[in-house]
Amino acid sequence: MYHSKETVTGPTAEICERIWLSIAEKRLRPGARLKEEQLAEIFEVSRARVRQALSVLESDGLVTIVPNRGAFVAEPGVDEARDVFHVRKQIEARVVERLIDRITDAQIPLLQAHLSKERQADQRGDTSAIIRLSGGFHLLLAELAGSDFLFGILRDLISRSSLITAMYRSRHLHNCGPDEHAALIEHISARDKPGATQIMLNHLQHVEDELDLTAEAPTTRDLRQALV
Amino acid sequence: MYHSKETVTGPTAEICERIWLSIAEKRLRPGARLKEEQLAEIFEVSRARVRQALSVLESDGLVTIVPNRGAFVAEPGVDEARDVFHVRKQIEARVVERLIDRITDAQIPLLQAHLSKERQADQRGDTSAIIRLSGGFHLLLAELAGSDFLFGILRDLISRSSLITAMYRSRHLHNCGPDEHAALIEHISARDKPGATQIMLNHLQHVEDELDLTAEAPTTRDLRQALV
DNA sequence: ATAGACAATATTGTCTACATTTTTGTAGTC
DNA sequence: GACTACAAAAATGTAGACAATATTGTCTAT
Repeated sequence: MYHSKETVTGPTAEICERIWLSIAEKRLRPGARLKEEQLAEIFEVSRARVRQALSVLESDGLVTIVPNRGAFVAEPGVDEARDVFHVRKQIEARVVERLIDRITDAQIPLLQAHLSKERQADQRGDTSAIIRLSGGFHLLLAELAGSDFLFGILRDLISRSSLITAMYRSRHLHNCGPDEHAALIEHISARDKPGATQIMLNHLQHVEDELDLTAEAPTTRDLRQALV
Repeated sequence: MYHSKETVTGPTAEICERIWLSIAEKRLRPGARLKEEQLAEIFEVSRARVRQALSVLESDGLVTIVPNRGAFVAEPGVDEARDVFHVRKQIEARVVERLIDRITDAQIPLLQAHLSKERQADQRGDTSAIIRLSGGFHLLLAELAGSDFLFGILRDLISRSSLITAMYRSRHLHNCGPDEHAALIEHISARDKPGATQIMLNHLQHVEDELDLTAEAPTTRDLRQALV
């Protein structure tokens, strides 16, 4: 599923965005039930639109829909979490390689501008903005790499990463340190392909290392599996 | 969207399947309009279900939905076509590497069984089955590679590849020769990672080479772009 | 007292009717 | 005669109502 480069506009996307933010900021816990009528009332839209939004979020891996039961915030297991980070390293490595092949000098300031926004949000302590901008940096790299398809894949990967981070992070958030982004920009500007790739891989490894993926069985709705 | 490993069941999926087949077999041309009411009448289902199916097909990149205008069979441009094949080579190379790391001897017969089905369909001249099984082989590799995420990506890539093939193929179809699949199984069985990867890349290159991607502007609905 | 069956409630799934938007056809005017 | 403005028709978007299903609570029989 992979969506086009532009973010889908319209009221459906707004619902998705708000639910996504609530999940990323941990106001909605994994496993939380998402009643359609309740959401329709909160967002002041029809149930049909809520169903549409939930369907999109399901394809993004953020919610799980059980037929005749309803929608729940997804609870990615440790296996899925490792899978996501494994694939993400491979994808982002390709993004960096392709980006260095294609980026022009005129585009470098775009990266720096984004970075400064990240630093400002960091100083303000604006959690919501930090989360959005951290992912946005990686998406910007993919966009400049010039492959709509890689962009779509990364969009999906980042959504899932956010949920996984919200679910498994052990300490403070430090979602994506701006410092590592700065170092990445340096090497990209210098067209240092091996160096930039290595920094990206280290960066993603750091994010993963802050998670507690020690086979701790996540809370599940399947009580049989949880209690027996 | 990346869907779970199992194909979505239910009546919606059936609609998707039939539309997809019509596209893959060239009975629906790229750019063809898909009126909701018409589809509802043909499949003898409600319009709501048709809308749902079209929404899924859009996220798979097979149809384009223009707000307040309707749904059309997608018309991937040459740039998008090249992008899909470029990414597909990278993804499938990773799939093969990972598969060789994980596959057990007990799983090899699964590949051979699939191959024999392909050969049977080939002898029967069953176009519909050939198209489905050719893609299915690549999906089977991804499934055995053990990454749900890579599987989902490949599912999307193969859908789009089918549409691109239907749109741009110049000569006979030869969608995915079973012979190259056979050679691939050989090298996978022998755990020859570089060899298998190379065969996969050559295989995909052959498929791409049969297309006519010579900047021939595809028919577009945007007349302004087509005529000015 | 407990286990099983039955009924009540709540939630999702589906369909049909209505509103909005776009397109096409027509008439009027310059 | 051609262009513009308006009106009618068709298709999509939206909302509300109804049906199917699962869960929860209660009652009865053992």
